[in-house]
Amino acid sequence: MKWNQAHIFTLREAPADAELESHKLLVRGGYIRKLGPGVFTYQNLALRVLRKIERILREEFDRRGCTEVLMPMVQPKELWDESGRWQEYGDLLLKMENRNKQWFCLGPTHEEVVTDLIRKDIKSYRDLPKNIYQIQTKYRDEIRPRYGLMRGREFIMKDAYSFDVDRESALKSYWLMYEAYKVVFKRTGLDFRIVEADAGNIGGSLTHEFQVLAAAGEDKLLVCDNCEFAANIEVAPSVFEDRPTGEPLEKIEEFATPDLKTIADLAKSLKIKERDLVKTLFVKGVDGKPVAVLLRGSDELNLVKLKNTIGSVNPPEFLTDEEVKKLTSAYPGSCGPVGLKVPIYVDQYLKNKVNWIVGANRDGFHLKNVNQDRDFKVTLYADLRMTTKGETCPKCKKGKLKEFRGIEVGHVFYLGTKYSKALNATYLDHGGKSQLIEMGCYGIGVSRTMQAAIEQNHDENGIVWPVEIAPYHIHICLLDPKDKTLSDKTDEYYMELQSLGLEVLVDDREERPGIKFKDADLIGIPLRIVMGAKGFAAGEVEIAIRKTGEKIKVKPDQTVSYIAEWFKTVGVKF
RNA sequence: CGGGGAGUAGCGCAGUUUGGUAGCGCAUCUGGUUUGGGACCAGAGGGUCGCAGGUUCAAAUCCUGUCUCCCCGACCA
Repeated sequence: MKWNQAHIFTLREAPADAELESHKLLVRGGYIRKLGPGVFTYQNLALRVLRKIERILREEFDRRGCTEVLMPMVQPKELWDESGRWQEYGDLLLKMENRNKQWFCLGPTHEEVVTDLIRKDIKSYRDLPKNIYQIQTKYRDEIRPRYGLMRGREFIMKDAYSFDVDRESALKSYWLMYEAYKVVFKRTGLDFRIVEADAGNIGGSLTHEFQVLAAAGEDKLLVCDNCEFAANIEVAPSVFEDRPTGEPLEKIEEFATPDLKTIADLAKSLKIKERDLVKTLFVKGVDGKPVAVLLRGSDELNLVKLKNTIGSVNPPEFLTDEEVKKLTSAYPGSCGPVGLKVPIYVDQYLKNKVNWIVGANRDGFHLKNVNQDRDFKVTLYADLRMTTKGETCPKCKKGKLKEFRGIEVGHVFYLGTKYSKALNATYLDHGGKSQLIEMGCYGIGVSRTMQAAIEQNHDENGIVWPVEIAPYHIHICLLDPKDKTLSDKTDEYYMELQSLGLEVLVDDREERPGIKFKDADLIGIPLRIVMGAKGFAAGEVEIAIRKTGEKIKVKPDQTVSYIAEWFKTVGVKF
């Protein structure tokens, strides 16, 4: 492509609303333009990158026996009522009504549609297993889109769905996809980790996230420095330190703690450690009924663990200060478990602790020597705290946990029969008996992967594309388009390289060299050929490698062969 | 949804406190000098100051309403 024919407009300054470097570079490099919050146009350069990623996906999925389809974006309410997710999915589901008062939603994911498809076609165990995938634009009405393509409302996703006769076969499908994902992300040139994760409102029991490591990532990951354990902090278990104190139970006593509202204040005033205090939190449980949660003063509540413990679909909300006052007759800071008439969930770390200090449910007062079972009833002990870096690995019990930040680019779920049951998707087994189909679902954020790649591969001058997903292979800076010899030679390279199957962008603008070099660095194409009159007269052409900054001078008649060889060496097929 | 901030030329911003009819840098256009890492000189074009209403001789500026966007939180693949 010649620059003058293309639609590429770079910006010197970053847009005011961009925070992440990857977002700034996408806009500055002319890759994307924003239409509204979380909604973007992918300009040609971005589209080419997306197509590269999609090509890798298609290759890896097709070769593993997956079938590509394209399902509708507009989906009828009735189907979502069947799965219960018309309500359950919440405001993320964009709903709309047509002139006949029929309701639809824009597809945020396709479990319902694909299960409907399958239940109509699959009749026998002979028709299974199947794996169906698509690459499509999804819409989720995010409350607050941010970070460019990282959390958009509209985004491109590759979603795959597996259908099997039983659990064993379904798990085989699951691990096949798991391996496929590994290969895909390796091929895109990204540094990633596979972590244990929460299934969210998709449902299912076995699930892994593929996280691209980046300081700007929205997710926190804990990774063992000794074994292969890696988990999203949302689900990372805490190692239960069972330390019976052996101390006798003391008599409960109330004492005044005026103006001591936080655990930190209280610990300071009483001259004890925060971890030796007990804090009481209140959330809305299933059906919105209040639930009390007790943790060590130093610990943070993990809402995902709590969600899974109490069995709600979405992470619970905290009670407001006023709701807490109404429930306990004290504001947060002076609340405790004694006398409460709501379920009390207690973190396992408190199991053997005696003589607790807790709020007295009277503003400005606390109780000491409070003991579980004697002074209040525990509904359930569970792992409810946020595990933190530096703690012992829950798997090998030897290593220490390190913290990373990650961008979730892929997620695999084993679903079981959640959707086949809800939508009645069955097959006839050998004995002619009707059985529920076992399912799995697998997603890759394609547009997010593109931005994650930039977040991980850029320098102060711009993007540095991994070769497999770069929009073009070669960027030719034709320094003086009016020089006939030079432009003829450029055309020659352009044709030759393209006939080899390499993709070439020629900057044939009437611009100063400095501008062309800056733009080339910004756009980030792996190899740059500099066509300058001086060098050419001296019998040399400069080839620059974007990633290393290395510059190689070759003879004009060796340019094409050198480049072809270079791409072969780095493993690019063309 | 709670808290904070912002809407002035294509982009980035100043001007608003103290009302007097809009400015800077980049970009764009013309001419010239330049030409291997975001050139220089001279000139030009471009804005109903988010929208609606009000106060006033006079509103980007003050008042009321409204819309939109951004950030933090909550929430969330």
